[in-house]
Order: sequence, then structure tokens, then C-alpha cells
Amino acid sequence: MTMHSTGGRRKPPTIHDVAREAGVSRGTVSRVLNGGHYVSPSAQEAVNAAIRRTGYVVNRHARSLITGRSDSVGFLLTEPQERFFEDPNFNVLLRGCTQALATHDIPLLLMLAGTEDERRRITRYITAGHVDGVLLVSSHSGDPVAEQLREAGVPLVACGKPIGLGSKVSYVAADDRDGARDMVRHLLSLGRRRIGVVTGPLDTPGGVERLAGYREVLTEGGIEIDERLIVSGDYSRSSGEAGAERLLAQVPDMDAVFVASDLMAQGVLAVVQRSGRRVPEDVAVGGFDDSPAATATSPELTTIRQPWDRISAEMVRVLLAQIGGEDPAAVILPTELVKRRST
Amino acid sequence: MTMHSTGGRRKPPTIHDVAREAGVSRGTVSRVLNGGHYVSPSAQEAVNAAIRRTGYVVNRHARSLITGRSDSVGFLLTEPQERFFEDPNFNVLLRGCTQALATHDIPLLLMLAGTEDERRRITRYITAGHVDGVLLVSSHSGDPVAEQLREAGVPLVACGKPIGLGSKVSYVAADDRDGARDMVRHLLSLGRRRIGVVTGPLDTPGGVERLAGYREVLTEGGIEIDERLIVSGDYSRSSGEAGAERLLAQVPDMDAVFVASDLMAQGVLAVVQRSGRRVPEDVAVGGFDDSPAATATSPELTTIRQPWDRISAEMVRVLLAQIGGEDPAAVILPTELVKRRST
DNA sequence: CTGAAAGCGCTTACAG
DNA sequence: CTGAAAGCGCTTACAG
Repeated sequence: MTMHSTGGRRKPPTIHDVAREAGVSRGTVSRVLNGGHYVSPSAQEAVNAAIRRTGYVVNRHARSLITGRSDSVGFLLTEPQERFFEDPNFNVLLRGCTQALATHDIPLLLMLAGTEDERRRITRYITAGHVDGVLLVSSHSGDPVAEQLREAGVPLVACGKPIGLGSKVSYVAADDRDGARDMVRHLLSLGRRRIGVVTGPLDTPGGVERLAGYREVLTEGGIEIDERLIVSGDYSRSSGEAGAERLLAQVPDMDAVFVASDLMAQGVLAVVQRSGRRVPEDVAVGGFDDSPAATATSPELTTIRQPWDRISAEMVRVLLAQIGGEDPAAVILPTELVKRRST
Repeated sequence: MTMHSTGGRRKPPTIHDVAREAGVSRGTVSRVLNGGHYVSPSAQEAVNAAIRRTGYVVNRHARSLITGRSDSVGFLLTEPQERFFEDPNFNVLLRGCTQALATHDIPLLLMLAGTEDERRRITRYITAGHVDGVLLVSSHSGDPVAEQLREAGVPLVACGKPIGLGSKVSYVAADDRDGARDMVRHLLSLGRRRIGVVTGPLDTPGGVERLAGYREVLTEGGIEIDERLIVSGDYSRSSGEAGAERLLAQVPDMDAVFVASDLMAQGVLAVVQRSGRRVPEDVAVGGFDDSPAATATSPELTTIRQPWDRISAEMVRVLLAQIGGEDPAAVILPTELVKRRST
């Protein structure tokens, strides 16, 4: 009676041990393991009991060798890492994906490809079939890794619409434009009329779309666009500070700012307050993301919530579907205005 | 002449293809792959050329099946995840470990074990040999996972000294006590005498040691310990706020605080400033970590730098050594006082 | 529904 | 230094 004792790293039981315990062939054990089709209830039961008794756990390497699948997926970050690691959104996304995958018993391999060398190494690793698919975090256009993976036929789903790759690659994104519209409409409803904007990088969909939403709503509201009220950042806190300084210098009586990320909004807030202006009395500040950064400020940030939990869950769902043979798909998720004290 | 064309997911070349190309046996190819011992220079060369021509990449599953190693390691987080994901330190550590492992071409599997269920699942996964070793992030005492892994003989290295596991498990840690001493000495040198402290959780080494350093330096300086100046937090920002409120209520003329993490120090800073006190004029605030949180505040935080890059590099080094058969080891790394505007 | 058998791609003694 | 061969633990047609 083999017990699955711990202690030491003994040879773990194999399918062969289970078969012997259960009094069936190894083929039958394997069938039970793989869904239980074409197995009699009695055999099924005997095998399950034997598995329990022996403490059997499938050897994934042996399985992978024959199925050709690795039963793992990569989480690939091709951004310069410093920035992304500074951003709390990244954490939420990584955690959500890890958990969603855990549900399917699929491990997540973390891959960082910040440099050219790393990109080459990782592309090679992935195309060699060491993962079944890739969750891609890289919003900038012209990402060579994304293109290479797509060409190699690796199942792929991006977080945010990958500019330049057309709709041949799956992606999951929040409705950036709509979120921006909500925020700017909110600022207008507060009576603000000289509304600035600090955009994201303009080679990212978040950068482009959120700015588009801003322009649309102002235009619809009959307000002339003042280009001095538009500056760009790179989603970093410090770029928010720089942006706010520029805005205040160009339009000292600006009465509100829509900032395309909470982290940048932190920087904007600091600069606005340092200039002696009160938030929200003199200048209302609206962020984007509803990341932990939004509640770390004083006053806390009014912002647009990105549904990160759903985004990560959908990314995993779409990726697994694609690994299972389905065609690519794009998923757009709604955002939500979260009112706090900064507006 | 086979080119390693991309496109589609064709059957990749095997060791057999390489052997044919090179005109040698598969055994010889394998020997070249595994260090090139007992291989003539000419065979060596022929094989390398064939590998290049065919675009051969080893099939890790086949290799693992026979070696019994997975050539991968797990990064295991057993904390309730919310907190850790809020903490920028976590990112730095995760990134550092991933990069250090990439150097060795070893993938990192991210494992989150926040709930009892997840802990069970992951322990099973690990002890089944799916990873060769584990980088453990879990500072609380009495962690059942750590104990189980140790018993199962899984190579393990913790970040921070694991309370209760004795020295049978490897760990890498910053010199917490010494860092705390530096900070409190610095505050004393500024002329502050009513110095409060917000500690970390007292069932963690960071909680215990940093408090010990605080007590030591004050005692050495001939200052009587005032227990009303000592409160505990859990490393979260909000616990820093709560701690500061308690301290200010108990000792309104407190003139400095040593806070055991930058994130908590953010909360302390907010509360102190909200109370109308100036930082650093009225109350000097010192943090711990030198995480990105330290420069996100206004004024920026004086803090104790934890050498995260070295910590992660050492964790990986010690783990790989242990996987290679070496005995456990503890590594203590020095910290550094970083002076900014908050003191 | 079930067993016997082939084979996935590699490594490693074993002879030479 | 090198080749032939066994075998790692599994899955999957193939016969029954």
C-alpha cells in the first residue's frame, strides 16, 4: 500500500504504478486522466482510487513530449521595464492573469524583453514551442516581437489594441475613447471650460484614443480646442509633472486637467498644488485607470476605472480559445467614472 | 539545405536532423549540447554548424523527462496578494529575479498562493517536481507552505529570514537592524529627541529587527524609551496613516518618526501634513526601502535603501547552487541611508 | 470499453 | 572520442 509520503525527493509514482494498483493497463489510466472517455465506470473508479492512494501526479514533461503542447503560457512584457514596473496597473494585470490561468492549472512564465538581446532570446524560446501561447503587454507600435510571434503562428493576445498589427491579432482593451469622453463630460458638467489634457504616448492606442475622446467632447460642447492645453506624457509620474508645468506656464488660468493615467495625475497634482493652486477649487484633476495610485494622493483622484479583473480574465479566455484552435478576437470592455475629491 | 524558416508551426528540427546534417550520431550531438566533453573539435564544429543551419532548439520536455529536472524555478508569493501587489518592492524583486534567471536561460514560473486552496494546489505542483526550486516571498512566521517544501526537500530560498524555520532554509536579507540604527542615528543627529516609530508586523523579521535597531540606538543615546511612541503597522499605506494618527494623538509634540517602510511612510506623511505640521521642520519622517514610493511624495523621503538588485541576484545564485547540490546558506546584505527632503 | 505497442526527443552508461 | 541502444513517462491509434 504505497502512501504518498513526503520527505526526500523519491521517485514519484508513475502511470505504471497507478495501473498496477488499479489492476488495469496504462492506456486505461491515461484515458481516465484525459477526460475519462471510453472508460467503464468501474475502471474509472478503480483508477481514481489508485491515483489517490499513490499520490500520483502527471509528469507534464512526458505528456508534453508527446502532445507537443507545453500546457503553459508566457506573460511577455516588451516595454522598457522600469516604467511598467512603476505602474500599479501592471501588477493588477499580472495577478489577474496568473489567477485566471491557475484556474485551468496552467502555469504562467514571466518574460521580460526590455533589450534587443532579451527580445531575441525570448522570441527564440517562444517559437521553439516552450509555451503554448503568449499574453502580450506592449502598447507601442512597431513592436518587432509581436510581429514575429504572429508570423510564427504563436497564439497571442495583447493587452490593448496593438497599433500596426491590424486585427489579425487578438486583443482585449478598455474603451479608451469612451472613458475619456466620460471624464471630460464630467469636467464640463462642473462648469470647467479651460480644460487641459496630458495624453499618453501618441504611438499607443491609449494615447491616441483618450485624446480623441477629449477633442470630441469639447467640440460637441461648442468649445474651441486650444492646442496650448494639450501636452503629451509617457505614463510616468515625472512626465505628469513636466506636463503640468508646461500647461500652467502656457495657460495659467486653466481650471481643469484630464490626465491619461493616474500615475501621471499624481505628478500633475503635485505640481498644481506646489504652484499654490487648490485642487479641486482652482484646478480639477481627473485621472485614468483607477489604479492604487488614485487613492494614494490627497485629495484622492477622480478617475476612469479600467476593469482590470475582466481584462485579465478575458485575455486568458481568448488566449486559451485560440490555443484550442479558435480564430483571433478583439474584446472591448466598458469603463466607469469614479468620482472622488480631486474634481 | 534546411533553413530555419519561420511561418506556421511546422515540426521543428530534432537532434536527429542535426546529427544527419553534421554526419555524426545523435549521442555526439547531445554531448555537444551538454558541454562538449569527450567530443573532438571537428565533430564539435560540425555539430555547431548543423545546429545553426537547422535552427535547432533543444526540446526541453524531452530533456526534462530523462534528466528529471525541469530547468525552471518558481517564484512563490504566499502573502495575501493585495498587499504585496501594492508594494513597489515586490516589483523590483520580481524583475530582478526574472532577469537573473534569464541569464541562465531558466524561466520563472509565477505562483500566487493567497488562499488555502491555492496553497494546496501549488504545493502539490511543486513537490511533483515541476520546478527545480523555489524563490519564496513570505515573511510571516508559521507559513505552512515553506515548511512543507522544506520537508519535501525542495530547494528553497526565502527573501528575508523566515521566522520559525531556523537556519535550515536559505535566505537573503538586508541588514534590517543596522539600517534602522542608521536612520534613528540620523534623526538624533538632527537634534530630534521625541522620535516615534511605526514598525512592520511583529511576526516578521523586518518588523522585529527594525524596531530592535530603534530601541538600541535610543538607549545608547541615553534617551528613555517612551512606549507611546511605538506603534505597529502591516506595511500598507493605510496602516501608516493609522499609525501616525495614533502617534500624534499620544505624543502631539513628537518631532520625528521612523517608519519601517516607504509605503507606510507615505501614509504617515499625509497624516502629519494634514494635521498642519510641516515636514521636516516640525516632524522629520524617515522611511525604509527606498522604493519608488520614496520619491513619489512631497517632500521626497529620506529612507534606508534595501539593495534589491543584489538581493534578487543573490537569491537566484543561492537557489541555483542549492539545486546543484550545495547546502543552504544565509546572505545578509548591507543597507544605505539615502538623505532627501523629509528629514 | 480495453490492452499491447509504438513512439514523442532526448541523455547516458556501455562498448569499443 | 564515438555510435548503438536502452529508457525516461506518457498518449494514441490500432485491434479486438
